[in-house]
Amino acid sequence: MTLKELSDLLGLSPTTVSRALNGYPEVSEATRKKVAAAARAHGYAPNTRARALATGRAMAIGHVIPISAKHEMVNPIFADFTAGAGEVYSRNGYDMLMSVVSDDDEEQAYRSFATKRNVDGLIIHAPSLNDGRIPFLNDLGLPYVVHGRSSNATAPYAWVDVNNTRAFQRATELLLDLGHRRIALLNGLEHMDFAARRRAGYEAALVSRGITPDSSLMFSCEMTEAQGHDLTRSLLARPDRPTAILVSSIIMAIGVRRGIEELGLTLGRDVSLITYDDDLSYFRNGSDIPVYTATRSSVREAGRRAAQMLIDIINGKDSPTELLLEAELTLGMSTGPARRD
Amino acid sequence: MTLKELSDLLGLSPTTVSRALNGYPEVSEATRKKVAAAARAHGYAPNTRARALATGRAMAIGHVIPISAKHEMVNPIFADFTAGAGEVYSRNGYDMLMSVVSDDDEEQAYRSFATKRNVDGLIIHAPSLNDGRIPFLNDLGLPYVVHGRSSNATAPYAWVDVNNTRAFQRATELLLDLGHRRIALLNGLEHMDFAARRRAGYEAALVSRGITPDSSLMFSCEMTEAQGHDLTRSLLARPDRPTAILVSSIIMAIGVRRGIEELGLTLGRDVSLITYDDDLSYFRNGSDIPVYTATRSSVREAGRRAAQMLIDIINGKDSPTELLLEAELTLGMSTGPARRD
DNA sequence: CAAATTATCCAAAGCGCTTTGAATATCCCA
DNA sequence: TGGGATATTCAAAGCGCTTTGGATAATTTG
Repeated sequence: MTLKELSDLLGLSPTTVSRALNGYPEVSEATRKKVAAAARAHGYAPNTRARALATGRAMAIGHVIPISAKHEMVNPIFADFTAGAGEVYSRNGYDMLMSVVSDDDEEQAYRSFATKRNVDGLIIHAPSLNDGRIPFLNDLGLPYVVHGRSSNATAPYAWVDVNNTRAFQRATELLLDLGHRRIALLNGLEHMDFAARRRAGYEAALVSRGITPDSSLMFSCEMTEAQGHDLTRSLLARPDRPTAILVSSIIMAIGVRRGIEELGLTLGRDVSLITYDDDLSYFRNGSDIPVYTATRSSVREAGRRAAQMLIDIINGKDSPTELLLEAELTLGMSTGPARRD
Repeated sequence: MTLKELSDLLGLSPTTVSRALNGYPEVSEATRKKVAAAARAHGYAPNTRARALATGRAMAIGHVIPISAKHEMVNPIFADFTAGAGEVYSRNGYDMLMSVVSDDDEEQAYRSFATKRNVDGLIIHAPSLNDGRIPFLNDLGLPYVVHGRSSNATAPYAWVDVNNTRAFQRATELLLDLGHRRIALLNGLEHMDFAARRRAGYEAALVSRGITPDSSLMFSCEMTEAQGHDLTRSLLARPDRPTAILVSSIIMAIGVRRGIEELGLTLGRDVSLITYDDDLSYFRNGSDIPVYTATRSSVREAGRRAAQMLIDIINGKDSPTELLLEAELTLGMSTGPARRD
């Protein structure tokens, strides 16, 4: 069913029908009702492509999901971020266009979004410290919001981020308060902005208590379960092994737990653990008492906020374009006082 | 840059430029080269919306991601399935359109895809035993491929599925061979087709060895870590506790492990565990020796196959429209002989 | 009651592309 | 050298919608 067919059916011009459907004032209430009823009866909905062409607005937002070419891995937080963003999109009549690309040709994907004009804006994931996408997109002139920040960016850009520094500073302080002195850090890849900020928070807390950060206790890697396990095993095999471990992802924390328990040690008693928790829907951190002591911030909520911010930008609202969310520190079963050996 | 602008620049008609770019034969090799060079130089790419309108093809595939309204949860396998499908899409010039909807208004989402004409086909996720979407989509006349099957469907439909029955039958047989007699099943929600098939495999194996399935050992629930943990705790507290557990998801298996170890028991020695493993990228089952004995099938590969099948259908190829993948049974550290008490 | 508003509707242009049908240029062979 | 093929190019229509600029009918006003 096309507009033309519907208007013929009603004995009206396409103009009038279109205006009636889109709520323009220059159409009588009577005909508006008639049109609406007919549209519903025949299940008419305007062809998105035609409408987009006519209005110049695609009514779609692009997400580029980079797949680490080396590790063939999808970041597990995408699912939840996407779910949050998707809620907001559908509430506002936007579609979500996903492009899955190897991280080598990511820039190409953005360029293609821009030149093919099939989205009105973009969400940028996983920014690095020095992210080339920001100047690139500023040139491109397509609105975008970054999920995270890029510390070395010179030009301004819109972002939604968690206060990673503060979160890891507080977590480290808690461990210090519990008497821990040798605290390992299992972080994400170094060049990622969030990882750098988390490390900064961790180091700041140590330094403020007069402890010199020990680089042999800091690791940065892909945040998988296996990595968490393997690193924990090698850490705990050392004579000067740490008494506490700070981890950047709950997935990794699961591996850490496995490593600890394989050695017959008990989490929270023999070794303490604090993890960053994105509040993933399929991995809720305990139903009653949290399994892990964690700094938690819902990545789904971040998705909602980023989506809303982007839509506001597209619509020319001048609402704030920077949003810093705080993570909450929740006490679980994985922390306890440092044991004297 | 539009086609018109580019053709003016070259002193050619839009017709010729369009044909040159799209590889039609009625254009000389010389001009084709010139056109291609100019297009590249000016970064020209055809406007997707205009092209879609002209050709009647959206060059996009729709995925509807239902969010369990009750549990607010996104199925973690979507990320990997999507990654696999996305690879195939971009290789074939298709975009991926995602719609995140509460599972209440899922049908509305499909209808809207169909009437707005912004996709050429759909992928259907997580079919139930008696899935209303199949007859509905058959009426709608939009090509689709189901990821999974729907046992009670009467009309034919295209699908890609894993042999869930066989996988669970083999897993159960392995446990029986190891001497286990009381084997618990932690399954997905009952009305899901995959869960029903897995249970059928489990029961068939038991029956073939003369064991009557014990319904007090079978559970069906959302497959979260917390559920795995809680059910395991209550199972192991029983006097007639099972010696082995069969689990439908690796996420859940992690919870099972946690439950087992909290009780001071050892996985593979005191309690055996076999899990279904979707080979999620961030949750690879062990780098060298698998942590869990598992029936494994890559959901990312399923995504690739489903995407390819759908594209073939859209293009009118009459390749097979039913694909049954086999899961492989890999031995890990989580199984061992049943212990005599 | 004529003139000026106002309310309601419509014809037609245009968004940027593909594609049909036709025109022109080039070639081959008798 | 002329006529039929063949190769190359183009003008124009059309995809389904929105929107500009009128037209017409209904209403108000002096």
